[in-house]
Amino acid sequence: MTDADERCVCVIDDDDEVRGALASLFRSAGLTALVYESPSAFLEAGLPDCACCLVLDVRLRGESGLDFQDLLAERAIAIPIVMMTGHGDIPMTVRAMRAGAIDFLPKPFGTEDMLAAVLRAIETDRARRATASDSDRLRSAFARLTPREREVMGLVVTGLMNKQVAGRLNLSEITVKIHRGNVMRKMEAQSLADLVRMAEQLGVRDETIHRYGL
Amino acid sequence: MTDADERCVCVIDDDDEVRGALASLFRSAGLTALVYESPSAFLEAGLPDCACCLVLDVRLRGESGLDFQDLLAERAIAIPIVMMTGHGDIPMTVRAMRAGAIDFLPKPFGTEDMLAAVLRAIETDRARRATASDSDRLRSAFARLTPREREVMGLVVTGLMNKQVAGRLNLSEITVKIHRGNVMRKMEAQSLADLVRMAEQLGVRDETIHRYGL
DNA sequence: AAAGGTATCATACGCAGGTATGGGAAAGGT
DNA sequence: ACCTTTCCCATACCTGCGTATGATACCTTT
Repeated sequence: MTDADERCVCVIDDDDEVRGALASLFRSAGLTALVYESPSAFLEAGLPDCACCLVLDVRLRGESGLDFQDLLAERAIAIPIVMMTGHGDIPMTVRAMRAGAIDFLPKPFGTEDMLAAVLRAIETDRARRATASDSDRLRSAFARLTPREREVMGLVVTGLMNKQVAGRLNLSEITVKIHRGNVMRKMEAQSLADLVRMAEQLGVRDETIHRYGL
Repeated sequence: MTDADERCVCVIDDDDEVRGALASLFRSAGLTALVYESPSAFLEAGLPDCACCLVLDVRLRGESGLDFQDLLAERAIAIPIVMMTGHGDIPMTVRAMRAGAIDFLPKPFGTEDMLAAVLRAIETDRARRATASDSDRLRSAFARLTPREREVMGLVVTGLMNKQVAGRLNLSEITVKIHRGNVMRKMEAQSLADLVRMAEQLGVRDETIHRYGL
């Protein structure tokens, strides 16, 4: 198994025994298990760079697992969460699921249920990471454009002709053509259709329409 | 208030009293309430043509509300569901929420909670209907294209030049140009960028790539 | 001061896209 | 039999796009 196939589970629970039991369960299933006794310990450690998920108790010493879930969402940390609890009720479940939890397991739970939930969560993360890395490559290419090139790109993918872009930016048409050519090359777009799809994913068009009132 | 602003709640419950109580609650909030004593009665009546939602008991005579939720999903009936129950547990809640339920209310619930859930569900439906009607206009325009025009559109929005499209379809370039012009006119696309976005929404490109192995 | 990146523009050439005009052929419905 | 639709193609013309060549100017970094 290569590193790229590594699958990892982060467990946050304030009970030593629970942490130990879950860790050995996951390890016996071929997963890497990382255990933390508090949310802050987890945050300080940083996220592992592989398909991973978080197993979280709803009630932690002094902190709510549900609040921590919200905190992760605010910080745009999109790790899938499997929630577990000894004293759960339906409103808690609704809140957790609405916030995007993969599963919500009342204790005591069967080890197969936990394992199934975790595998499901890891698979979700794997898919998310795949699309996120595509999006990242796109974003970094876009970041390498000059400000002018970004402006031209926005107007071009909105459907304006070169001369119209030139008018809006007070440029000559030939200058627009040059910027446009640079954009195609730097973004590695094979065609205008390609560039339009990239722009759509980046939200470039929405931004352009807003800025120029199209 | 015009018809377009009408908001409607469908209640399915086998208990007369519950139906009556919920109906009067919703009506007092300015909503149209339709009550049904079984899922089949609801299906026979057909969906109201306005922003609406479904309030459903998990346990119905002989039928499961959760199974009915799955049935609606299978039939692509995308009405938002507020689930309620007298004997709910966490796994049921997880299943309902995972299947897209807006809320899951254990009985007895506060009337404000129910009303809030229903308003939220109706707002969800309103947004869904708005995007669905856009998509419908697009679909009907696409349906008015001839088979050839659809093929040409697929290849054009994939990024192929006219001569490449001509090669693939064993046509002359001029014929492709004519079809392409017809596509732009019939789809009311103002630019190629426009057409690419329409095609993306319609899933035309995925289909084309699959068919021609691009 | 030199170098490099960014931005601007002109001219010119070739290719791509779009439309108009005109014509031919096959399929399907009235 | 006739009409409509769909599909096909040719010639011609105009517009739009892309790039090469060459030039000027500004700013920042070295």
